[in-house]
Amino acid sequence: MLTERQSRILEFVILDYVESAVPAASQAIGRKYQVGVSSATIRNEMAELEAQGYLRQPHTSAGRVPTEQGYRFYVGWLMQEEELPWEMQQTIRHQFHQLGREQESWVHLAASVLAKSAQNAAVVTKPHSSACRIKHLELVSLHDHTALLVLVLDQGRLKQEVLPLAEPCTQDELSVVAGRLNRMFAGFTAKETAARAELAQLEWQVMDAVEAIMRAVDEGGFDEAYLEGLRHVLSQPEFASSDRALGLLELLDERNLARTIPFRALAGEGVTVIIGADNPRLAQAGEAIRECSVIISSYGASGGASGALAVLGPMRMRYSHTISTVRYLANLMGELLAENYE
Amino acid sequence: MLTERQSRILEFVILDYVESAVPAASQAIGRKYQVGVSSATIRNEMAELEAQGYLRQPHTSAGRVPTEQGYRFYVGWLMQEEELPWEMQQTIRHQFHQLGREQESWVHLAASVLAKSAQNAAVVTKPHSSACRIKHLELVSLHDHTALLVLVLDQGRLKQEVLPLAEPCTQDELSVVAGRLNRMFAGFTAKETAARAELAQLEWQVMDAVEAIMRAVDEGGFDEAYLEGLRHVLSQPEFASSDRALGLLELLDERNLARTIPFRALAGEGVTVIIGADNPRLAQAGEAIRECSVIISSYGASGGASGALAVLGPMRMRYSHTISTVRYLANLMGELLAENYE
DNA sequence: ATTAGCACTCTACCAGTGAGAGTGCTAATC
DNA sequence: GATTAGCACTCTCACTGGTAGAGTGCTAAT
Repeated sequence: MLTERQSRILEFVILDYVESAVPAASQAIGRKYQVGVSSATIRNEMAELEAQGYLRQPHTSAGRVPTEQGYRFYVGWLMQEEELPWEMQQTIRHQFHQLGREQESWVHLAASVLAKSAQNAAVVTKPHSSACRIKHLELVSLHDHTALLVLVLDQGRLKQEVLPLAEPCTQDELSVVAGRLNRMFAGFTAKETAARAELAQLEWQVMDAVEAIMRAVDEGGFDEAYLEGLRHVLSQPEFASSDRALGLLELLDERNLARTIPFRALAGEGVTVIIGADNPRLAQAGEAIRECSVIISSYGASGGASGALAVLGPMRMRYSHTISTVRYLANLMGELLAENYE
Repeated sequence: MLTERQSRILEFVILDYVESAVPAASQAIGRKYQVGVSSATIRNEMAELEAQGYLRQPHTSAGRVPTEQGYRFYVGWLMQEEELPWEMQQTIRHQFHQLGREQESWVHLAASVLAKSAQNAAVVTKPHSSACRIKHLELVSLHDHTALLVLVLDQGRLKQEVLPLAEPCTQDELSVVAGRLNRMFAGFTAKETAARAELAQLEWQVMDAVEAIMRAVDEGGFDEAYLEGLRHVLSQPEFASSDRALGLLELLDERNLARTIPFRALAGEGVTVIIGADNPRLAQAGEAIRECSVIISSYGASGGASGALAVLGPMRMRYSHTISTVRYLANLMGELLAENYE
């Protein structure tokens, strides 16, 4: 129900407020942007936008601030996504290629780049496939009665566990066992390892451990999320008062991360924007999330391994820039995953 | 130069201030603790303690607050270390034993326990040995032209890297190469891998990667630190103003952790207490660290792998409790390391 | 429909004030 | 000589007006 001019003014208010963190005044908008009408007219339109719920006034004689609804309209209809500048793209890509090929370091780099570019908190999860498969397993003798089980899963994930052995074993014996199990179980999912015809006791024990690890990977997955750039969010004026800041910290403390950022709710492709109380986890979460937005995207093959990238910041954020950064990084991570781990 | 009574009063002031975060008044001390003299006498003693630099007044008509020197005297001479209560010890030990045997999860658990018990920020590094040795290596075929190198080091550390191959290789071929290299290089340090008589091109390439990884491990080490419990510190009244809080966040943002907490400066055994500007990194660090103390201890064998545990909080902290918790956890982690990875 | 002009409202900031907390000092007491 | 009661003094904190400035809403003119 917004006229062309109202839409433009709404956009200007948002641009101005995002930049300055100060309620946008009619005069200021008139001066700063080419609206083509006087401040009085802008005032009238603002009053109308307020009546319709897109703007609100912090107090009677203050400028206007966008509401959640206002931001949503902006993101959905007004904003045009800018592409990340070419040089920036190259810089980022270069950083990734310079890095080792450990997934862990990718995840850290992604979080770091994202936090810096978006000037907000970034959360990145490790890649995670719904039903992981055994690529290879290895047994390394530690002493007589203990062995280290090393499990290579598809998508290059690596898990280890120390196994106490009922009987002493040499490295050679362990290698034989590992070889046998590799031939029998390579490519199997956790479920499929249940078919254990004619296994020796030791082999059975190893496969028990393998199955437990794989199940943990299948279920856990998103819990291993990496957070960076908290300080950017906390330096925003929205969190100047320390109780707000504490609320946010509570939300993002390691334990609650996965609960705050709804990784699992991701609907397939593309970037999802969650503005304020939209957040499906709101019921459980504290108040702090109400004033925040989350930009989130999965990365990686939908069939194979996939992870998630997210940016969390105050509702007053540079949506256009942030969304394009998230999109670019998600694509890049997907590419890297595909290149390196098929 | 302190009389018996002055020492006692200093201790009472510290106990009171640590608990209440409010400057300790002479009357309050007299009421709360059994000093045996009137508030006027306490006042006189306090004035003397202030003259000697153990206490200071925030302003003329306020109670007294301990100075750095005061805390140091307390920690060095007055405080008696309490042992962690038996049930607490058992609870912690139980949590560790219930856990898988991944080092990573130990480190996380240790940080979590430490942060909770000390009600401050906890930092724990992964175990790290000065010159790591190859325990075992494995090559897993990913596609024709790429292989995953899995490297098991002593102390159960695990590293991986993707290798692009010049020529296509099957899993069987890779296994042969891995077997040969294992026989040749098991137990070697990074330096010792330099002796590569008669290696095929592929083998040479693998060992290049191995050497690079090991050197990175040898040098890096302490950089992989895990932080938890920031919210406890930031909820202390010392950091109620948001610029202070930001200063602290800056210090502890992933990148600066190792610079803020002087892991490397650890002098062998035991728990080290760094109070305020004592911190050797102070020159580089911001102001925030000036008002903080760090309790730090290494864990693990001094010859073999060792890591570090630290608690960071405002100078006003429960030293006795914190020190005993750090000491207990350091011992426990050492035991676990020894038990599982000899 | 737009806009100039103006009265009105609300905040942010400042100075001033009084209560309360806690000290330092002095003189009396043990 | 050490201790203590008593009191004047100082400083903070919370509250109160009072003012300047920003920004609006409304009305009347264009």
